[in-house]
Amino acid sequence: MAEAVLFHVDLDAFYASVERRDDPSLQGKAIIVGARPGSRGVVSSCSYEARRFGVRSAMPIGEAYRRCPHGVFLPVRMRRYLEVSGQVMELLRSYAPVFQQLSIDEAFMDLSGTGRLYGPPEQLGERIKQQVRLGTGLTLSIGIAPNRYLAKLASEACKPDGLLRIHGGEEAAFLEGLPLARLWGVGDKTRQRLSELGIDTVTALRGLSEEALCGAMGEAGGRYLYRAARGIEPGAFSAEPKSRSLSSEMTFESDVASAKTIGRCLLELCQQVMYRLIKDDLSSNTVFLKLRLFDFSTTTAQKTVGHWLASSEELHKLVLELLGQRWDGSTPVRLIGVGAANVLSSGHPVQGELFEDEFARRRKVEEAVTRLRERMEGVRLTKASLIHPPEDAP
DNA sequence: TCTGGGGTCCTAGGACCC
DNA sequence: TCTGGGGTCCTAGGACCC
Repeated sequence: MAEAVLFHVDLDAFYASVERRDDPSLQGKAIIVGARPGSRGVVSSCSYEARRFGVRSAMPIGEAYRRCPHGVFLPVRMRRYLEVSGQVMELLRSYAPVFQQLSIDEAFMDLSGTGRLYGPPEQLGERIKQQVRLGTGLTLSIGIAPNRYLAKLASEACKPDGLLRIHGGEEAAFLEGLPLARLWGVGDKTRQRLSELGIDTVTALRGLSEEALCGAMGEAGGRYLYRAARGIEPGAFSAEPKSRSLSSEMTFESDVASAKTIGRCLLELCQQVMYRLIKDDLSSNTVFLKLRLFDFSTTTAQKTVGHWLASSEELHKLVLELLGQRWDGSTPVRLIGVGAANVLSSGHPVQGELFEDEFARRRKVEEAVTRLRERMEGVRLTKASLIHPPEDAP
């Protein structure tokens, strides 16, 4: 059987590259997309010019400013990035019978058996890169390998604007040279834990039996690492998630201890969550609250009810109950979040407490609000309690 | 340095049922 | 009387990724 051919395609410094393409005067500059300097927030994306000064994604924005004060700091324009991403993904999809988008800026393409149609994979890769460059002005990196996991590592290794193919049989040689942290799925904690076991390289990791790894890292973790170290697809990219969840959260500019302010912001988050459920025709019977306190300690609480959640008021009521269980009313709060878990597409029968027409009635009201919001884009449509100025406002 | 926002998956304990 | 084995669901926390 012919070797499987998987592409992992990854747009380089995506948000920053879109900004540069939309404003050519940014060419050659250190672009840093993310939170406003001086605020609580992080870098979402930065150009390679900025990386030379040590700026990285997820770095606190203040730290990025210290390292690169002459950088161009820009806010995130998610709508624009989604638009450009859509153009690129559409092009990629047209080549691949089996296509899996992983995130806004990366995707897998299964091109096994397309040699006769497209020629050698490396040639096809170059053609795709050129087409994307001409069509959108963006560069991307492509990893080609016999499975998705290796393809992902390959694109990572050849960034930016690269192309790298790993053939079957070359797995060991490729992995040999990689630092442990480059393995997808190995983060800080796992690296530390392995280091305590005397494991600091992929080669050393390969010296451990599957049993030993499972004993040290747990059943699933051990099996994962055993395979990852050998370039065997460890099952890292499931095609369909087991369950879905959806959430909205916000970090306060400075910590808040006012129950009134927190309650009002929670209502707004509940509205956002309910809006998204309805817009995508989804149902959920589980609500969760997330709290991060002044000291960055984080706690969550959740509750499952016997019916589908039908309105943002109901969501808000449940969330306030959870808040009562988790917050003493005076500890300063840094972040609050609200979410729905056990999310399914609607059309499932309504169960339990609420009569069907009562559920339908409430849902109709929410749907009307949703439609209004969509029509009046940019207009703030919100509950009266959110419009009044907060009593504790300056 | 002082840590966003949106997700998925795993673990472990307890409740409950057969 | 003192104890099984499994399965499923729920909950809280944590690791990891983009």
